[in-house]
Amino acid sequence: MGGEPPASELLAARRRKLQELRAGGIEPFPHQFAGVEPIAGVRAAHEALAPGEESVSEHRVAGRLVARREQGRMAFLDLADRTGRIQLQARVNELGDEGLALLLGLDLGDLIGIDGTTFRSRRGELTLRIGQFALLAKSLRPPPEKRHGLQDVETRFRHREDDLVANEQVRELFLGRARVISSVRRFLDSEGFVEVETPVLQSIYGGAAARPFTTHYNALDRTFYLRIATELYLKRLIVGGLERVYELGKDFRNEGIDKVHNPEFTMLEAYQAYADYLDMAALCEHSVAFAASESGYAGSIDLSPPWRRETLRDAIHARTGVDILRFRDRASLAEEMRAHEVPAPEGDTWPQLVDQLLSKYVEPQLVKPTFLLDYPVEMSPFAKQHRVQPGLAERFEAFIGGVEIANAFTELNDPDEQRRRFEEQRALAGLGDVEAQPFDEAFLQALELGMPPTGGIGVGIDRLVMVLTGMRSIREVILFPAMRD
RNA sequence: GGGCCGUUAGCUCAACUGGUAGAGCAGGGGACUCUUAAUCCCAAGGUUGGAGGUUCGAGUCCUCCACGGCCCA
Repeated sequence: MGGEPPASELLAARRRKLQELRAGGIEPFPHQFAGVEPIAGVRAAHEALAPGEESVSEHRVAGRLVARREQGRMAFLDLADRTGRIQLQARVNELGDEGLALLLGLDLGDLIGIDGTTFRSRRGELTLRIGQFALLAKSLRPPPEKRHGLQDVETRFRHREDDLVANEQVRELFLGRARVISSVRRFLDSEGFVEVETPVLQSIYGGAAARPFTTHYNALDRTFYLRIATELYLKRLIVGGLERVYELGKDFRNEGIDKVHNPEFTMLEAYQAYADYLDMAALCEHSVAFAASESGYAGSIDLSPPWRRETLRDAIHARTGVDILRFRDRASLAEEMRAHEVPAPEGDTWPQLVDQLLSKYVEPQLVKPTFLLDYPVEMSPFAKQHRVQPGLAERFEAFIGGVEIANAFTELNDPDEQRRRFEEQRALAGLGDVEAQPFDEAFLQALELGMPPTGGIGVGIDRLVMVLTGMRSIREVILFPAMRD
């Protein structure tokens, strides 16, 4: 046990103070401090107080000591909690020589509790005059620089606690993320959806085109997978009669890290019986608009419904001149792409070429919220065929700010057709497609029991938070993003 | 995977073509009872990411490695 030896005089000074406090009979890590009021509440209660005016109202606050301006036998300090900052005034009049010395001997970063009386300083700053104070926890490491905060990106992500302490806007961002998630839940709950939980550890994975993480289940001596989607289990619950379900949780995809990908990420999937993909589009735009208003969205992109709707075919044709529906095989599409000076990699399959057209020439331009409708059925193994357009599936993806945030379809509920799709996937896997869908017999049996017509949607919550907070990297909106060790 | 950039005090950053590593903030000592980037005085703080190499001499040049960022595939 025992900590590492102090590595610097800064750490040594804090350790020394810790010992001095204990020697003086002060417990540096007490158990509790009851009756604390949020700083924002204290501020709100005294908005009307005029500069120089004293109040008689007493408040108990607690938080981290973040600044100190000593002025002889009086000092101003700043205290920060989750809701904000407030200035404290320490005077020998209230605290006595000993109390003042003890208070000023505390370090920036120490957690303290304060009982005090509010007044507004002559310069207009709401201030709590300290009547009594208590050390609530000693800080043994120095905080970052007060003006610039913590800037180093690597440290910010690896030690997010430092980031949260030092950078108020980061704290705000993650409080905003929490509001987004709770408002999405509230929206779905109010629409009659039931929140459910399905397995993360699975003996076969499925529901998305992605490679899984594998793990070993010792008791069964078998390879298991971390889920890449919740799709198949949630549809089994629709078969089971739950009618409207959603799950909001982590998916895991064994892929690289970039501005819009983290190997574990937060996904919302929702399924609604008797609905189709257009119903899910309405659900999508209304839930996002609700989350935006509930989370204090202040961005420049207008998110209010209805969002723009465009077919995938038209979107690609308008931007590249390539009509994907006129060239339904790999060779002819590649030739047509090259005729329009669009690169068509040799190894790519037909769906991969379409995806190339979409992600490179269309997606970045979809800044205003847009639904791209009606994807080729080859790209959508769980979506139902389009009711009028042969070869297409009733599927959309939603884009905001050039980023894909949602994917939805009218769910395929014909078990025999689903079996054929799985067989196609098995053939693709045989050709070396590492993202092809594993054959899921249990899921097929569920469909055979009978699934109502159903609309389903997946929303990438991290990306939605990016859009709502204006962050350009997914790592900025994930508390502890994946890092190399 | 490729290219470029970065890694210097606890934090934020300096250091011209190679010549014994500096500042601000924080920390230590002192002064100051309305400051808020408080102010003033004093002293201190470094294995320059790691390992090699070139050189009389490397934070600086070369090689490799690690981690991060940006761009590309």
